[in-house]
Amino acid sequence: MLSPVSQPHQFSAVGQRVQPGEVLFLEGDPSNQVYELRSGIVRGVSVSCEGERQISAFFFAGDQIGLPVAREYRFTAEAVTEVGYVVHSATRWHETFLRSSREEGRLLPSICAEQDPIFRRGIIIGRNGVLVRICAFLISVVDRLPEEGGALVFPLPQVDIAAYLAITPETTCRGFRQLREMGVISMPRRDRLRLIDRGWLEALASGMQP
Amino acid sequence: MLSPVSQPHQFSAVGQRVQPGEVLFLEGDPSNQVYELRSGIVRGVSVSCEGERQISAFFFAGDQIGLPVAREYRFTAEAVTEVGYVVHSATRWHETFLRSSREEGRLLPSICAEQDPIFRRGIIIGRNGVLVRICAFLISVVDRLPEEGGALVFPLPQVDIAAYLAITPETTCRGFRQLREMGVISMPRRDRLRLIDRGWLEALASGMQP
DNA sequence: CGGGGTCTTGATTTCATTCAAAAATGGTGG
DNA sequence: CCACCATTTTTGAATGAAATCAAGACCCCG
Repeated sequence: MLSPVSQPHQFSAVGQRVQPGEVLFLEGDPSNQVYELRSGIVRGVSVSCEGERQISAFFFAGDQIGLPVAREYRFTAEAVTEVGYVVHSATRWHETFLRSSREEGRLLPSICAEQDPIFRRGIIIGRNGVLVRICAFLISVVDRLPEEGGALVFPLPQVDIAAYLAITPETTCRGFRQLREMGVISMPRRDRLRLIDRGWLEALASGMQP
Repeated sequence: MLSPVSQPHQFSAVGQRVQPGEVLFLEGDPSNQVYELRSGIVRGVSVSCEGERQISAFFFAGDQIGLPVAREYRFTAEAVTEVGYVVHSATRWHETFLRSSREEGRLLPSICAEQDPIFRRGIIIGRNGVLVRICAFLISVVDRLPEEGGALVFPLPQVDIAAYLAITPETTCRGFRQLREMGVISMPRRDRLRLIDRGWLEALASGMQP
């Protein structure tokens, strides 16, 4: 809260840093800046009318979020880990977008990139079965996690995973335990993940019975 | 089946018509046509690996679907009712998009329009409670349904509503019955819907206990 | 007047939530 | 290095809500 990043005035394309839990932008704010993530993980949070907190998507290094597809941001972006990013003014981003879009003859994949994880979540949580959801979620994120010492860096708290999968933290925990006991994954540390049998994980994500 | 001249007046683009259940485009096909709906209702269907069928969104007259945000369509579009539509080539649509996008200084709302119902579904089915989901779903569609004889035309089969809300058809049926018995809605016919107490419906969608 | 599809209903089972509490983890300052 | 704290994760037992299973009713259509 004392960090200098809360200053309202920022320069275009200047690197910024935020600590875990801090907000990049708020749902409903005018979308006049695009955030390009350099490092860390960001969660897209939507609060339903009754105040229930849902996570629409996780975003990783390389992703651009806050694209001006609507007048306002459609979700709140919060740092899960420490996050490095650069901001672009929406108008400047828009010019660049138009130029490359004209050359390619189709819309930039960047739009797709922000919408895709949201779309995918809808499919994942539409499937019944906790284990199926967790496995599908893992499959969708493991390729974006950096490796360190033979294991993936997996700094997502289970409460966030639960909010993403529309289940409770307790159920999330039990699901991970089951995967560990089956020998599909292992977690050398709280924030480390190792895929022991990726094929099995994918099979479980496809609905195979344990 | 019908005479080909039954609808003589079309726009410059070629008008088309499909019967209930027919496919406009398939998930995975190259997205080189944009479909602009003139009448009827279309469902966006995603089939998970095991063959489970999910409906990502319903689309209505005026919606444009199949936008070239990605190289391929991300869902299958099927007619729920009889549907009238016009097709635009993706390249031509793209030119028009670029022109108006440059004038407006931001991306066209049309992109938002296709993504929004998908985004909204993710929020709806992320909330627990069947009645909450059904009410939130009804609130999100009633404004797009035409009226006829004092009631809304509501031709969505319950099996489709169930596939959209990620619940079973039986549960869907029970939910509607409960709303009828509470006096929130009435259904004079199978495909007609009347909102008796919209405020109550919205309250239920917001999590109020029945 | 069938007949196939959609809808409806009840009984049972399954699974995730809830509630409650303990254990592990990470950070802090002495 | 250790004690202490707050936070996160873990575990168990009881509860509850929706899925499942199995019929039956209804409705449009030919």
